[in-house]
Amino acid sequence: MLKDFFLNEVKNAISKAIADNKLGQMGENDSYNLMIEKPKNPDFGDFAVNVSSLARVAKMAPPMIANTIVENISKENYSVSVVGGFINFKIENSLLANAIAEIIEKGENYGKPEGVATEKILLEYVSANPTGPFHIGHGRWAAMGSALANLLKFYGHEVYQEFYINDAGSQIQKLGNSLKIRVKQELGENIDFPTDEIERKNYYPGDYLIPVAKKFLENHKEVKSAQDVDAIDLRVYCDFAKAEMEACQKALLEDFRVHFDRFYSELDLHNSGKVEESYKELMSKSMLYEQDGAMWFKSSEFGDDQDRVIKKADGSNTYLTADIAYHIDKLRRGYDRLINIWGADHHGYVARVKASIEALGYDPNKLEVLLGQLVNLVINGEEVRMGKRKNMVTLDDLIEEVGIDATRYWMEMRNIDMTLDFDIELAKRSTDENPVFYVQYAYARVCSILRNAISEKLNPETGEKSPAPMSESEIDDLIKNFNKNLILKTADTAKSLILKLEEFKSVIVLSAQNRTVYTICRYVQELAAEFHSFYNSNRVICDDKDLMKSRLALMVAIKTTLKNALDILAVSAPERM
RNA sequence: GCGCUUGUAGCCCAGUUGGAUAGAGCGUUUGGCUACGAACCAAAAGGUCGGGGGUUCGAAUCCCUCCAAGCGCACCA
Repeated sequence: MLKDFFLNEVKNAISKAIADNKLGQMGENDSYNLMIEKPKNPDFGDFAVNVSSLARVAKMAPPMIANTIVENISKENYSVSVVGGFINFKIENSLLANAIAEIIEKGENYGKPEGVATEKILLEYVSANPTGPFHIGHGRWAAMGSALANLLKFYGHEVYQEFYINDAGSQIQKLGNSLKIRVKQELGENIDFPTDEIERKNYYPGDYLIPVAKKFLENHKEVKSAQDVDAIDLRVYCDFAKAEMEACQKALLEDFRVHFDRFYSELDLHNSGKVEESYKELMSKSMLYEQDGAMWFKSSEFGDDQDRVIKKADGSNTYLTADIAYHIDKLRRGYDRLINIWGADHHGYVARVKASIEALGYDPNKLEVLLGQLVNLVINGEEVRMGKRKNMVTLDDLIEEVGIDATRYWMEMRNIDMTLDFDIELAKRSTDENPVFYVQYAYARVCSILRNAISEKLNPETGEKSPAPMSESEIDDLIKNFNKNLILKTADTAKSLILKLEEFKSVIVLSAQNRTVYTICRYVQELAAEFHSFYNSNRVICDDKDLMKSRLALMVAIKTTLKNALDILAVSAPERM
């Protein structure tokens, strides 16, 4: 990366200067922090390193330090100037040509860092109850989680994606009871969900169970009356509804380009004995005590603000008990790192799960929880509060309304700790207000140019055909036997565009390390903007054949980079729109 | 009351571990197609970085305090 390159040049120069005893009181063991950035004013240069931070240690004025460093710098392929405490680098076109050569050579692998430490990561996200359709909030975790998985894989990590199914609690009974009512309704029975608000909380009154009830009756032809319905064990309804809901959820996730390697059932976890096992382990480590008939986990000894019940007075487990077992199980499966995406409404859970990990002798820092703020829906400029099942807009509805690409992009483009206002009207619009189309348009435009370069042109007035500016084999040759010198022809006008292409590598590294997806969105928009700007002032297909080749190579590089970035976001890169 | 997150241009958001004149987009105003897709580009206007203290050569960024918004604070899942 060019950033790292210049940073290293400066670091080496500093070491040299220290060795020659020219950096005041600075010794080789003194630590320092250097920043490399893009100068706000392009006249200064292409990259800048601020050495002011050395002033305190060296006891020298920043400009003096900068000049001393510059004396020890090689200045090969670039020029240097000093302004105040800044060392400004102006790169020569050969470096730009190298950047394009790298993209063309690496293709779909362009942007993958080399020589970075990688881990075996288990990424858990969505993890919804199988009691109903996804709402738009789940959509945010699904889009973000899958994009993060793509990003981390691209970075080089080994990523395993998991969905924890909360299928063991009382909510499944609620689901079964609700289905029972729907089945009776299908049989013509005059019955409805309780109107009393408290009673009603024991049911899922959403109408999504109506088709499930129909299907249930198709599969159970023997059921003909309310008596028949009651004669069947509740368990049957629970299992049936659960299976249906899970199937719906899985289908939707696949459509939404979200792929889990495993759906981990909480029920299976209980049945495997692992929950009981970790309970006993906590017990044997004296991490539990009895109070008011319940068993408590001493989580406050590990940073939680209070102790937590782990076995209720009635002998049943709490949700936390299973969650502890689940996380221990993940660690035992041999992952270097566990990353969870949780809604901000679960933030209170982080401390207690980490406490349990530590109590059982594992490193709590292996668990990283990304807390995501919730999603508000905006319809006609009005914020619609989510939650409480009223006004619930399902993810299905949203996707149908605005499409997969736009839905994904809008879910991905915001920092996870910002509350997301999802404006349906805006996301649907294919105008300047919608960044998805802006980016996709850039891609389609690049593809269009590459198509035109090898198509014969029809003059609409004369009806005459003129031959294609380039042949397909010439384009192939351009890519396969790429000649760096070619790019020099266009380097001057395309400088900021090429630098933006080169930046992709740093964007990947930073985004992966910070676990941010929105930074990829920002990058892709910036790159699109650079391209559009270049497009408006430079013709790619032109009479000067070498210049045309040079710019076509640039187009290939843009196409490659945009595609690689969009693939991470799992947003489609259309060749035409 | 306690905890987590947020507060930056009319709107929506960036701002890397403290560093050059606080930046994009939308909206507004003005300009640009008989040339590769105008779903585009160029330019201008627009700021007390929620308020107030502090730390230092330097703060949107770190510390304290106050204000406002969202979300939590279960022997529910």
